[in-house]
Amino acid sequence: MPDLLTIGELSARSGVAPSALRYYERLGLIRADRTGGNQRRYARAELRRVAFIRISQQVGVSLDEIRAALDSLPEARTPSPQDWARLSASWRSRLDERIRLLAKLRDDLDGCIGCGCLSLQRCALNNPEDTLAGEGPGARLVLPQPADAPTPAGPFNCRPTPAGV
Amino acid sequence: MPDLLTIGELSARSGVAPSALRYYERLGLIRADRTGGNQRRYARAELRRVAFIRISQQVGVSLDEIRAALDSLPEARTPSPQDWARLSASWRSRLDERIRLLAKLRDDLDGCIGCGCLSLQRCALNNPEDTLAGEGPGARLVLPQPADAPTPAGPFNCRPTPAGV
DNA sequence: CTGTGAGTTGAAGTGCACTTCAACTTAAGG
DNA sequence: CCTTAAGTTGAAGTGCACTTCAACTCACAG
Repeated sequence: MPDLLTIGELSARSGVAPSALRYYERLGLIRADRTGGNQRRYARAELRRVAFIRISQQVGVSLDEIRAALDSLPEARTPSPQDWARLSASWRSRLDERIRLLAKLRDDLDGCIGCGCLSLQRCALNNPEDTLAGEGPGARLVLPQPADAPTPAGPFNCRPTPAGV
Repeated sequence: MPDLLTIGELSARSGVAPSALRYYERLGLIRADRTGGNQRRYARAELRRVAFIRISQQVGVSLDEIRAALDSLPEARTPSPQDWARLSASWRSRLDERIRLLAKLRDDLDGCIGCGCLSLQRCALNNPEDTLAGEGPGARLVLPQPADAPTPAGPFNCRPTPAGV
């Protein structure tokens, strides 16, 4: 009746490699029962957790934060629709922000492509609020902008640099 | 008269750490002249290259691809505004696609939050075209979906899983 | 009962984009 | 000339999200 899934089945149904599932388990993102012979058996509810993990990654959330979010689920009972809705909603503003910054970048790029300043200079870069914080899903590779960096004096400016450089 | 920049100056004006600038040079993204004492001296035009690199990263392009793009600049002359505009424009569709997928993800999330299916299942994940390809700027961490993966039979479906799981 | 495909483990490797380090040299002001 | 901040190098380290590997065990159809 519990209808447990093997790691291969969970992998097939979720599209996540078995090695990744084991990795998620090590990090405490999902859990599995074991057979007498020590093989993993997943409750169907884990499928939902895996789905949530992958969605969250698309939103740009790190596994560590996802773990924290999942930890906030009730332990006693199987999470309800509302529980999942709450978690999903918690990413909403991040997603909005990410979209907003990308849209701004696109507009800046468009503006710059047309103008004499050539693009890139003050338009998209000279704008401190414009740092796409917490962008990348994985390594925090995208312009981490340490925040303690004193916003470089005059990073770039539009003046076409007399020599036309 | 060429008014060359030291690595510290370029770093300050671009907001990019000296170590990163050296790294970019190793990868062939930027170049520097040397003083008699072997110190780097950057032409002002390099500022523009660095700006382009950072913008491109925000768009989600890898350094390797950025290098390829920069390689397409004319070697003979200092790149013109049009040259830069062409490069910038080449990221445009990527940016559009990224924004489109994130917006779709947001809508799916919203839809799911309201509906009984709980979120996440068929809505956002069960959609093969929806993989945010080439998302992350750094490591290709985000659902690389090997393309040879046969789109898992029925990865997730909305049926609330009778038990209410 | 046996063969085979699927599963187990810990340790090490991968890829990207950097950063850190030690040991040393250069550039520039006083 | 001397000091000192800033620069140089190659090698190694970091963080994330995994993957790969070898050596072994388990589950189950025939």
